[in-house]
Order: sequence, then structure tokens, then C-alpha cells
Amino acid sequence: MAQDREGPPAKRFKAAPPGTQPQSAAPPAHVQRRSLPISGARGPLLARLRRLDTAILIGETGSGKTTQLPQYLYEAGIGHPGVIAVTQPRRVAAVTLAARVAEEKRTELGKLVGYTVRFDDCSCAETRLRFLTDGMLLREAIGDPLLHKYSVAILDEAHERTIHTDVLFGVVKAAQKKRKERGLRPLKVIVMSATMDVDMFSQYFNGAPVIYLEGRQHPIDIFYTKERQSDYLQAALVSIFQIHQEAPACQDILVFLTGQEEIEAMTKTCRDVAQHLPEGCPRMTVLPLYASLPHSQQLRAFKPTPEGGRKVILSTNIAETSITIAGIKFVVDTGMVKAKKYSPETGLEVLAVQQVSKAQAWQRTGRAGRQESGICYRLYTEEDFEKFEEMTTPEIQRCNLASVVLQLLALKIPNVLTFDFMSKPSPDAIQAAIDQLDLLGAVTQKEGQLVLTPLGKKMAAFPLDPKFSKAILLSPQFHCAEEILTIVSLLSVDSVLHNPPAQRDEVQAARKKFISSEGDHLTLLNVYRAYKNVNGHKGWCRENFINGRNMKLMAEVRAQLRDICVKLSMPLESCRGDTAGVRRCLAHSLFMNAAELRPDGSYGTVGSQQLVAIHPSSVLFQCKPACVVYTGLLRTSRCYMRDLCPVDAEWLLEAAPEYFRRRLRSAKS
DNA sequence: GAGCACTGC
Repeated sequence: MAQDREGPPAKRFKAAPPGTQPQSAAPPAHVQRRSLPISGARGPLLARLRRLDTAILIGETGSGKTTQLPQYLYEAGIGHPGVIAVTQPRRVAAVTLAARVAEEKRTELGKLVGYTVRFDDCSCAETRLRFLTDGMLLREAIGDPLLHKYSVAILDEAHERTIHTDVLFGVVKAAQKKRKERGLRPLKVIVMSATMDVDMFSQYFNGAPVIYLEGRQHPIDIFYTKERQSDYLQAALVSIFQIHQEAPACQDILVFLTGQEEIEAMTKTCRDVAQHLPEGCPRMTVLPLYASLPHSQQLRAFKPTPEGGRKVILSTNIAETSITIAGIKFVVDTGMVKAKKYSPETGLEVLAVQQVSKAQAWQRTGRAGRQESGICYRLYTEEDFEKFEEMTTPEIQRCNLASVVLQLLALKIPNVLTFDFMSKPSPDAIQAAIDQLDLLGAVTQKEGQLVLTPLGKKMAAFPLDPKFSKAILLSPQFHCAEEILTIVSLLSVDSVLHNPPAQRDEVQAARKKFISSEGDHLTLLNVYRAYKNVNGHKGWCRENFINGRNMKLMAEVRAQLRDICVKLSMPLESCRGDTAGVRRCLAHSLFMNAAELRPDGSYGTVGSQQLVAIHPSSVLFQCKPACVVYTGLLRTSRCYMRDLCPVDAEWLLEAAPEYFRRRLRSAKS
């Protein structure tokens, strides 16, 4: 048995998972408003908030805080005549919340109530309640650090600690202070969160009071295993079938696993086992769920359970916050997650399976009690659970900070090393980011202070990693702006190349015609040109194993980047066949990611002489160019360079003479 | 000769 069901008494608790997910929780509209838990507290809540500059609002799932509070504030005239901003970590949430609130106010979406997300602005001068993504408000702040148009900033889902929310904390705190000092209209800041991190939020915002809101979450029973499980997959399998044979039909199971491959394998195993069950067992429908799964297949997880059957959903952490499935009675938590780590010394990103935090485990557990009471099986011992980290490390402590530092400098933060972060990244990580920006020519010292150069200011206008912004800004010098725009856009979305392992030979045959001996970037450029030639025809995409969805997204990104170029009055030319210009431009912007062939046939990075290899997915896999630049490193079984472009060592010397003089092997000889 | 969790501007 994977877990102990008769042993020590189950812990019964009232789960308070974060994250109201409006897109599928969707209670009926305005008729429901008055019966939400928050409505009983309206009067006292408004009285308190009216007096406060800053408040931390803790609300359980189902409290109605996200939809109701902005309306209450507006109806009470708090913040009038400014705009009330409500930020969300995800686009869908911003859009669906705005739609719902507009419906409750019985107004047209985009007028009084609106939303603003990337590629989609549904708001106007009349808009008073504005839902936006946290990243969008941050971008606005670059143009207007004091956020003049807003009178209230509500930062929702703050416990998720996205990199954007974390930077916004500092931005709104500073804006509030400065507006006060200058006698401007005050900025009210309301931080909304689930139960974790309460003290930290309050402390950060100068001891701001914490207001608790009742929620409406059903009780969930939690079971731990008696003994530590050596194989969480085996334990999960046993648990699934144990539940399946004991629980009534129509009670669905959600299982948290770590990744696509694991989920696909487990899906197959479960389906096989399910075929050999004794008679009288409910029919089992096993459904995988992960982000890269085609949308149509994701939707299957939402279909109601067939009469007399049972749905078993095998999911990544996408089901923790982004996707909510109704009717889950059982959650099986393996306690594992695949997550990214970053080490500033090597610039290496590592994607590794690791233990979840306590907060994450509670989040998973909460997915069981959304419509009625639920049960959660934790495939680890209670003792081990106690040893889990309290919180997941905030994203800002796990990332390359080059973009963040560039944004902070664009916000005219006087000293990025002492910026008021709620959770400070390591000084090494900040310094590494400054060094990168320095090499790109984005920053300079002025009167002992780090400031942006004119180039740096332009770079900050692009929603991109600084090295890509630099590529775009340099491209006119090489007469290839159109091509670089395409390449950078392709690199900033998920891969447009679809690689189903089962059809490997067909994929290779179809891809042949796009391959350029000048590397992966130019191969991608060929794909885009061919795609444009057939006007993005769907059948063509299918035949050529091109991901049409990502291609469309890429086109949107490209249009946005092109707009920014036009606003910066950049001359946009195409080099047509002269692809050397494109490679030179890439050499001048990716020079920090350069590697040289060594006499023994291996590759070493020019920066730190680290041993690296060409990723087998690269078109240059079988080739041995003397000198390459790459988009990034990926650490798996070895350290791989991804997206390669062969370059001349002289180009690198041209790009950053000081940096390369001592480093480049070919320059020494 | 490999394989990538999830967001967002």
C-alpha cells in the first residue's frame, strides 16, 4: 500500500489555497454578488481601507476578493477620479476577471471596466477599473515611474512571487513615497495574497496591517505515507488504482507529476492496467495534462466525467495554478516538481526534478476541495513534509537578472545593488547582470552612479532579453533589420519546430529543405520565409512539422518589436540573400555566448573555458565550425549549446575588443 | 545523438 489509510488519524484542516481561478470557477454573475463571503464585511472593510495607505489582504479561495474589492472601492469613491489597477500574474486571469466584473456592473467591457495585456488592450480613457498583467503595469511604470494615472494599485496573487510582482512591490512602494513627498495625489497599495508570507509582506510595507477575509473552501482530509517511498511513480500508480477500486464512480483523481515524458509513460501504464481490472470497477479515463500539449487535447481534461466512469488526470504543476478542473475529489501529490535553477557564476540554467515546498504542497492539496470536501494523498511521510522548504524560492532569486536590472535602471532607480527587494537576489547575481549590460554597452558610470547609455535606454524599450534588444538595435548597421527581427521573435517564443519522436524520419525529411549551413538562426529564418510564402497555411504547417500556434504568436511578437523600431525611427532594411550580415550582427550581440573548437575536437566557451557541446537538435550537430555563438546553454546529461551560428573570430574581436583580447584562442595565435 | 516545468513584457 502506498499510503496509510487506517493508521494515525488523518489531519483534517480547512485548506486555504491561493488563487481564485475565475476562468473555470465561474459562478453565475451579479445575482451571486451579495452572497459572497466578502459582502458581509463590506462596510468595515471599506472604512479601514479608506484610512490606510497600504494594506495586506489575506483572502481564502472563494472569498470573492478579486472581483468584489475593486468594485467596492469604486462604488465608495475611493481613489476617485484616478484609475484602480488590479494586477494578475496571468493574461487569462486579467481578461476573464475584467469580463466578469464588467458583467456584474452591467457595462460594456472596455469602458468603465477594462483590461490591458500584451497584444490586447481593451480599455479607454473612461476606464476606472483596469485589470492588467503584472508585467504590463511594470512596463507602464518605465514610462511613468510614479504611476500618475492610478490612485489604487491592487497586486493580486502576490504569494506567487512572479519576478514582475516582486519588482512591482518596490516600484509601488517608491511611487507611494515619492507622491507623498511631492504632495501629489496619494497612491493606495493593496497586496492580496493567500495565507503564506503574511508577515513578510507586512514587514516589507512598513508594518502595513493585515486584513483577513473568510473564504469558502471545503474540508480536505490529508493522508501521508507511513514510510518513505523509494519510487514515487510506483507509489502514484498504486495509489491511483487503490482509490479507483474503492471510491465511488464519478469521483475524479488529479495526480501531480513532473514532466511530459513521465506523464506520457504513466498515461500508457495506467491505460494498460485499467484494461485488466476486475469486473464492477468503474471505467477509467486517463488524461495527460501539460502546457505543450495541443490545446484540443488539454480540453479533454475539462470534459465532464462519463456516467459511471472516472477521470484520472496526470498533470504537471500547470494544474496547480493556471488550470482549474472542476470536480476533483482526490489529489495525489508525488511531492516532486521540475523547476529551473540558475547559477550566476556559469550563466547556466538547469532544469531539475526537485521536492516541492510546503506552500506548493498546500496549493496542490487545495485543488481537491473546490466543490465539495476532498481527499489528498501525499506520497511522502509527514516527517519528510515537515522538512520541506516553507516557500518556493521566489523567481527573482532563480533568474538571470539582466532584464530586471535594465528595467530598474530605466525606472531611474539610483542604486540597483541596494534596491528595496522584498527578497534580495544575491549581490553576485546583480553584479553579473550589471557586467552583462556593461559589455553590451547599455550602462555607464556617471558621477559615481550607474546609469543607462542612450543605447541602454533604447534597449529598455523592447520586451526582450538585453542581448536580443542589442541585436535589433545593431541590425541597421548590417542592413538586416528585417531578418534580425524575425530571428529574435522566433527565439522569444516556444519552438516553432514540432518534433514528434514517433515520426523522426518524416520530420528529418521535411526539415531538410529549410536547413542552412550557416546555422540554426538562419535555418529558422528559412522556415519563416517559407511560412510567409504560403501565408501560414495550416496544411503546410502540418506537413512540415511546424507549430502553427507558436508561429502565429511569433508573428505577433514580430509586429510589436517592429512597431518599437519604427517609434525609434530605425531604418528597416532586408539583406535578402546577404546572410553574412545577419551572422555578423549575431556575433556582435551574442558575443558573450561564444565558443571555440579546441584541438581535441571539443568546444570551450570563450568566457570561462567551460566544456560545452553542440546540441544534437542543432543543424550543425555533425559539423565542427571553429567558432560559434549560441543563444543559451542547457545543462542536462552534458552542457549543451542551443541555437548555433558559425562566426569569424575577427567579428567577435570587433564586437568587444577588450573582452576578447586575452580570451580568444584564435586571436592569440 | 537528446528530450523542456510554468509564466510574462
